[in-house]
Amino acid sequence: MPGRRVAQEKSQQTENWPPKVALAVDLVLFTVRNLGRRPELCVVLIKRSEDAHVGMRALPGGFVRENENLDEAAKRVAKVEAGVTENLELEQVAAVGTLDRDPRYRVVTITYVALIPSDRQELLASGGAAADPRWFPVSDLPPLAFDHTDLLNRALAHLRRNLLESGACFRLLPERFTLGELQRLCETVLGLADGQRLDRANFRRRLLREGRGVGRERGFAFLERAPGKRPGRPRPARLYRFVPEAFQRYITERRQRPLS
Amino acid sequence: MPGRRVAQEKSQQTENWPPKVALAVDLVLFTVRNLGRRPELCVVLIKRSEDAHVGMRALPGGFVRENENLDEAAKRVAKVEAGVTENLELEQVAAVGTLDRDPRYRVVTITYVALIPSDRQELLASGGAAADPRWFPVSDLPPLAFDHTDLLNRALAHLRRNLLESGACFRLLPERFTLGELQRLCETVLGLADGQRLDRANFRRRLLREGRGVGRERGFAFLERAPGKRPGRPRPARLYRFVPEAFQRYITERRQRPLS
DNA sequence: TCAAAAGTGTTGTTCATACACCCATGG
DNA sequence: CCATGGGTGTATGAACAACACTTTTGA
Repeated sequence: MPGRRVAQEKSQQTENWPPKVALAVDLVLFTVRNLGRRPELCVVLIKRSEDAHVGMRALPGGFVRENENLDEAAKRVAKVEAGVTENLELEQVAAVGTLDRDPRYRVVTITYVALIPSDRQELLASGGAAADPRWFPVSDLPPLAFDHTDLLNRALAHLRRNLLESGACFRLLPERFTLGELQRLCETVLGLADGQRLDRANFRRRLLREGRGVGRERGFAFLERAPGKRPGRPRPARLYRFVPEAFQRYITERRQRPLS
Repeated sequence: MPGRRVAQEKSQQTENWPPKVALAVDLVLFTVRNLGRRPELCVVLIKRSEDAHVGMRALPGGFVRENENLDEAAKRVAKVEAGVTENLELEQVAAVGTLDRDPRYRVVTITYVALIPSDRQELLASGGAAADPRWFPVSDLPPLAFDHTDLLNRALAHLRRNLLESGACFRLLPERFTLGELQRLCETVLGLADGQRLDRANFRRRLLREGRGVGRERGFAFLERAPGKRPGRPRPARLYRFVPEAFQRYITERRQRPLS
C-alpha cells in the first residue's frame, strides 16, 4: 500500500515532522607543543558555560545552522570557540547519536579532527562563546562533559591511523623542516614512549624512498630538499619541503592498489 | 562576555532553537549476484513515491526519529524500504550536508554501506514505504534523485578500500566456500575486468599465509579448512570457513603497526 | 582426450626491521 | 674531548608480483 504510506508521511510532515533531532559538530583539535625539547600531544578543551555540565571541560562544539554546510559549521565553531582559523584542515571522523548522550535534547553530533599548529599562532584564549579554551596534554585529561572522552579517543585513533596519508603532519611544521622534527612529530602523535621510538634510518628511507630511487622515479618523492641547514645543537640538519602535488599523486596511486 | 553569549544562546533556544535541520540516513546496500556464472555488483534502489523527484530511482533512506539511534534508524530503513533484515552489518561512510541537496528542507544525511547476500534471501519487493525496491548493476545505473549518485560512489569507494579489513566478503558467502568463490567476489566488488583479474596463487597465499606458516603462528590464519569439497565443474575445490576470532586478532594487530 | 579450474612452486623485487658505522658540532 | 643527534650502509626476512607447472574432473 504505497499510497497509504505516502499519506502517512505527509501528515507527519505537517505535524511534528521532521523529528526534533538537533545536529551538532564537535571538534577535536590536536597539536604538538614543545616539538624541540619535550614534545607533547595536546588538545583544545573549552569550559562549559551553559546549563548542562557547567564548568566541566568539553570539546569545542556547536549546533549546525540552517544556512551553513557541515564544514562551514565546523570552521565557524573553531573560530568562535577556540579562535583557530589558520591552517585548519578538518577531517570528518564519525557521526554519533546515542540516545541519552545529551540530557537536554536529542543531539546527533559529527566529530571532526585536525592537527594544527600552536606555536606560531597564539590564537586561543581570545575568547568566544565558550569560556577559557586551553591546550590539555592528552596524557593527562580532565573528565569531560557528555561522551566527549569517547569522541576524543575515536578522533585520536582516526588521526593516528592515517597520519601520513592525510598529510596532517606537514600542516603543523614550518615550511622548511628537518627529518628529525618530522619524526619527533609523528612519534608524539602516535604516543610512542622513548623506548619504542621509530628507527631513524628506516623513517628517512620511507619518506625519501632512497632505496635505489624507486619512489623518485614514480613521482612518489613528496619531500624535497630545501636550501640551507638548520643550525643544529650537535650538528646542523638538512632542510626539506613538503610537495603537495607529488603527495597527491602518491596517495591516489596508493589508493588504487586493489587489496592489501 | 561569556554571560552575554549564554543569554543569547538561551533566547535562541526558546525561539527557533535548535535550528531546523532534518537528519536522515541513506543506505547503499551492495550485493554480488550470479557469483558462479557472470558475477555482477548490484545495489538496492527504490522508486520515490513522494513529492520531490517522484518516480526517480534513489537510495533507500529515511529520517532519524527522536527515539532511535543512528544504527537503529539505518536498520529500520533497511527493513521497511528494502525488506533487508538478515546478515546486515552496516558501516558508516560519511555525513553530507550540502545546503541545496534537498529542495524541500535542509537535510543532512548519514550514509551507510553494507555488502549483503541476495541469493539466499528473496527479501526485496515485499514492499514498504518506498515503491519497488530492486537490484541494479552498478555498471548501468539509472539517474538518481538528489545527490545520491555521489553518495553511492563514496560508499563504493569506502567498501572497496577496506574490503578485507571489514570482513564484509564473508557475510555474503555461504558458511563454507572455496577460495575461487572468494576471489570472484572480491574481484567483482573491486570492479576488475577479466583482463586484470587478481593472481590466484598470490590471492590464496595472502589469505592463507602459506609462506613458511608465518601468519599461522601469529594467529593470523582467519581462514580454516572445512571438511568436504565442492563438487566442481572441472575439478572439486577445497572448502574453507571464516574464523571471526582469528580475524579480529589479525585486524587489531594490523591497526597497531605505527606507520605504513 | 581435452578444456578449465584447482593447487603448488619458483624467482625477483620491494619493503620493513634491526643493526652498525661514520660525521659534524656545541659544550 | 665526547656526548648527541644527523646521515649512510648493510644483512635478513617478509610480503608481493609475475609466471610456469602439475593435478583433477566433467563433458
